[in-house]
Amino acid sequence: MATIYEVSALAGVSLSSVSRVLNDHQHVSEKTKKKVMDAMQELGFRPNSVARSLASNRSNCIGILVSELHGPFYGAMLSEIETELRKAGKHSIVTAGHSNEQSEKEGIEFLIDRNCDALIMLVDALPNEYFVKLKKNKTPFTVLNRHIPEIEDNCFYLDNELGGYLATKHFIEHGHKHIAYISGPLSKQDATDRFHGHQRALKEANIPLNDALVVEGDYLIQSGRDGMASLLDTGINFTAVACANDEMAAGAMKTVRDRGFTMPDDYSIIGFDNVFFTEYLYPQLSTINFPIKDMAKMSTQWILKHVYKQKNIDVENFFKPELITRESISHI
Amino acid sequence: MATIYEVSALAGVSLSSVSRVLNDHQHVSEKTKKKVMDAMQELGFRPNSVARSLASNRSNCIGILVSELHGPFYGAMLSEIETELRKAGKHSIVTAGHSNEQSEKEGIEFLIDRNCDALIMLVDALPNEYFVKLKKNKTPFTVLNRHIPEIEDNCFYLDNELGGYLATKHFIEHGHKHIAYISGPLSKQDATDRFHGHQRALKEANIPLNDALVVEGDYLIQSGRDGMASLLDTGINFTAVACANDEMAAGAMKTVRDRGFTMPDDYSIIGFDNVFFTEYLYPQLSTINFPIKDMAKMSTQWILKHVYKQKNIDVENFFKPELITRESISHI
DNA sequence: TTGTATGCGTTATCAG
DNA sequence: CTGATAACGCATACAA
Repeated sequence: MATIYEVSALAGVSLSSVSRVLNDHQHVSEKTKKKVMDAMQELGFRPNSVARSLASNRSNCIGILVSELHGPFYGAMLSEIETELRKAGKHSIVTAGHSNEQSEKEGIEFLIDRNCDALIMLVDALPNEYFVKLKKNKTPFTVLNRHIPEIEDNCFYLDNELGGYLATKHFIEHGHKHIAYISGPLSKQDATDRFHGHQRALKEANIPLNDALVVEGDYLIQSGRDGMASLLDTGINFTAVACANDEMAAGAMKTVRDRGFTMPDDYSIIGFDNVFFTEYLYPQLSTINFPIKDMAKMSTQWILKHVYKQKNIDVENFFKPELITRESISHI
Repeated sequence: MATIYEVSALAGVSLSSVSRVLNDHQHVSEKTKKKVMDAMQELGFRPNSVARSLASNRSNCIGILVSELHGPFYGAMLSEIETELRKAGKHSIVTAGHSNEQSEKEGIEFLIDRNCDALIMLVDALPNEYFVKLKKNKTPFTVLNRHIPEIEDNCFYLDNELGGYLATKHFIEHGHKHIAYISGPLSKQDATDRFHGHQRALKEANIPLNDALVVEGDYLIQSGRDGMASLLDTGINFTAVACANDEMAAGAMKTVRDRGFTMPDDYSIIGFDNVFFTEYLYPQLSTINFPIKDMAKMSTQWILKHVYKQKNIDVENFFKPELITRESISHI
């Protein structure tokens, strides 16, 4: 591995000059620039990024923390961020938080220790205050899918309440009056927001909320299956079920079919997130679009703007969900 | 940010002593150890991983290169690797190759430049020779889903041919004689291997291969839809279609249904990979299990063993696919 | 067991 | 525009 020493020797210039062309500073004569470039070429010189990082305190790496590395939702997000970052010549170092406070904390500290220039996080367990404090540190960051009032500008979030509202309102517009709800884990803000939206739509239509028709899931498919099963077992009449995410909707569809019912005739179903597999389902799942890609992209733009001082970047923190109508909902 | 200088000052010992406890070397008296620990505690000392990396030439980071960060297959792999690595106190820095030679190469070089202790790669475009050469470098690596004879020990691969064989053999055992095939991109080794397996099963049953009943896809869902459509449009009679992966199978199922046919009565379908959403489909998709998690885990074990010298680790390079029977195949 | 001195490969600060 | 020289924070032979 050639170093800048050898380059400088071969080029017959000083270390500093080599360093200058490496970081294409202005104020370097074309002549020495060429000499240096040639020498680098000849030696197959590759700058040592670790040494660079130590000396300059910049790594050109962005740390990314997500709950899990698998799953359609996180996958789309990761992919989008990596693509955007790479376009800008930056790189991603990613780690998983597993929705566990300790683990999330370790992940964040690791990324910071790693000298990341900035962080992009999607975090479940850590409380808001953690981030408020974190902002006092020197590493800039953004937070996805979470609204933390004190540091609003760093947050990129969806109007989950509106999403929940749109979903059941759609049912109501199709004549449904008896609407069940399979919620996400109510310890999470997005789950409660979505549920509140559901309630608002109901209220607006003067339909009382029937507690027996709401079950709490955990966003995973099995809880959708179980939730639907217990809903059916109540014996209470209902014609539609709104699910707080697509995974649980897929699970619910499964038990509907297992019980010998058809969709959307016997039961109408709607999901939330609009992950890729909603189109693979049968019937294709109507759902609420979560523009995670746009949000992921925007959060990297924020970093390009604030950390790397790129110009002409407008950032938007607040996103709106949209109804996606497909085949899983019937008129009544 | 406190440094070991300040720690050593406060503890009243030398730099080296601090360094020693940091790397828990033997030969450090309990007394000085305690002094140092206390000092670290008091100063909230956090070792600078970049400086460490520069001085020791070790980063405790493993570079991971996959084709895409999204998608069920890569997601499962990434997740497994990250989990295993983290258990061992190592960290992942991941990047995407986008199945493009230039991009893959850049990714690999980036990871190496980043001083990764080792690499785990799933690469499509780069030729075998690249890896043979790469082995001459100092950064150890493993390659997933690829058999490169010259460097077999670094490879973790599936018997794709057997998988393809099992799939159509299963059809044949169910009485199917007219079997279509939607292959992956035949420029990729795994796709041709799977296709060869298909041919072997046919041959073994004395069923001639009908070229008109094989179409080439690209492993994405749309090509499954299109492939099935063109298969149907041939007007040739067939009762089963083997797909080279689950995505394409999902696509094929879509057009079967769009054309008003039912599964598995009119058409039987089998996939390949056994990604998570195969169970969400209707009918649930029979498929070939690709033990990607086991393989991902094994490849990190290899690294733990060879790079970090952990003991008692047995590695296995060669994996067998298995038939997963669900609901998408009928008797005839 | 502990301390000293030097190196790791760059960047950055100043002079010139 | 160019060149010394001092950081950057830690690891590590070597000596004590």
